[in-house]
Amino acid sequence: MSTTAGTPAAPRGRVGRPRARGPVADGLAPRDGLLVAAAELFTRQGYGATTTRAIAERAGLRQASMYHYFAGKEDILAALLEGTVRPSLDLARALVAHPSAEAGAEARLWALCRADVELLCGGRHNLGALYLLPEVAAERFAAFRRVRAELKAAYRALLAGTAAAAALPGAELELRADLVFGLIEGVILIRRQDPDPAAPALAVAAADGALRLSGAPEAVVAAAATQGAALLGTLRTG
Amino acid sequence: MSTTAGTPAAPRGRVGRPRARGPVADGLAPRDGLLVAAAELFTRQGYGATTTRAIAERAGLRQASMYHYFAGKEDILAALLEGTVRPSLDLARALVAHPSAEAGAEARLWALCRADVELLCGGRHNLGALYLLPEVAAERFAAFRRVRAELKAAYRALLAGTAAAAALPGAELELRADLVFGLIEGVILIRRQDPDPAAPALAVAAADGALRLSGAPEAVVAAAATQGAALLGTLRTG
DNA sequence: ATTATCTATAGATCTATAGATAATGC
DNA sequence: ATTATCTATAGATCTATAGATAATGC
Repeated sequence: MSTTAGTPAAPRGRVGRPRARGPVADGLAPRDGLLVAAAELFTRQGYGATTTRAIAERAGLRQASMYHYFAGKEDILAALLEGTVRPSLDLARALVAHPSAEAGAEARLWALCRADVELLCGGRHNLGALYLLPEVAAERFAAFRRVRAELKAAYRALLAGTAAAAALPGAELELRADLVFGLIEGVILIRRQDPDPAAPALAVAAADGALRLSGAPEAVVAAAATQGAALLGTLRTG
Repeated sequence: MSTTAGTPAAPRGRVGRPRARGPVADGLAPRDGLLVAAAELFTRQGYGATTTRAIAERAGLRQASMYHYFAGKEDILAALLEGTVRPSLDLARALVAHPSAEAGAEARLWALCRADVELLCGGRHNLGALYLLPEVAAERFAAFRRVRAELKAAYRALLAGTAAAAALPGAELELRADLVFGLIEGVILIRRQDPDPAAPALAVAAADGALRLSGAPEAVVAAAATQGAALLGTLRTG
């Protein structure tokens, strides 16, 4: 890339004292390596059971070096949570505000469900499972929980626009929105126990399921799936 | 389960050195008090973040006294897990084996879902949330996970007997069973964030939802709800 | 000079054991 | 004598800071 004149075979050097364990293969920036390591450990062993030493060591660093990048364990979890909920919320907002007469609420709800499951379960480390850690209830993560509540509101808004739910009384609608949101979170748990089902297939099945759960008859589910998939395509390219 | 028989106006004396903090009001046996305290703390703060001191103190004991009843924190979690999954599994077996021509697979699936949600969310402390702790993946709790897998198999068996699922290919059936099971687990999470929805109403809504998710049309959902509720009544009295 | 890392460690836990103590039971 | 609890504490952590060190950059 930056082939300045002079020594063409630059000694491949990195600033700073070399690592005791040698450089890491995966080529991640140190900060990203710490995030990946922490995500893996938090979701598999739990937050409290994961030590700063375990995180750092897995990222190829010594324990104390972690503090060059994060002020502590809590900051790592906060960064992970923030980074994972943001894309979901952006998409949800785009779908709720979408000025499309051609895509009904059913298709948009389908699209949100599928995209959300893909984002949450798609990565190597099932990042969505972070949302389910009990520790996230702590005061420190209130900001994240607020963003997450906004996401849930988007689910509710889309659901309210569907033909099957339009006739429901308010309390019943709320309950059904809880169930749909709960299904998506439940899917994250499926993936935790058994990483077997490929994420894309699971995402489509979950989106179909969300529509059924919302009360849509089979014909509507099929139509929403077709339109929803198309909608996702246009949103991603546009 | 302390015996309440014997002399009704006994001198109110208890064997053993008195507690430093005085006797507890809630009348639970010490072991049960520890279990209740641990359940509350594990589900709210997480397992790793909960110290033996916090558990004991909340139960009205000093930290070291906990070891009179449990060999350690892990044993407490094991006891809680075992105690909560057992009733669900007993009911599931009864429903799968039920020799009833009058109650179809749909009604039995509905009954299982409703009873499961009631058991998991019904108590004061949302015990079901214990299942979702990442720490449960540890080797120590393999026995519990096996029992839980059996419960999931019961869900799958009932689902396979429904009219909507009977025509599905095997992989598709498996995926749908995952979703139904995931919905029930997701409901536990709903309750964690917001203990607002009354457990009975939530249980009925979740059971209805599970039927919709399984592909049943509205008329079948309604029939299954009626028959399923009746079935639960007979199983509980008989 | 700047940077990324290291080593070493103080201070704060937390767990689990040892042994004392204050009740009742016989 | 038995029981349930207590106090005290050793040993094993774990977190976060201080200060040294080994690279590159200029």
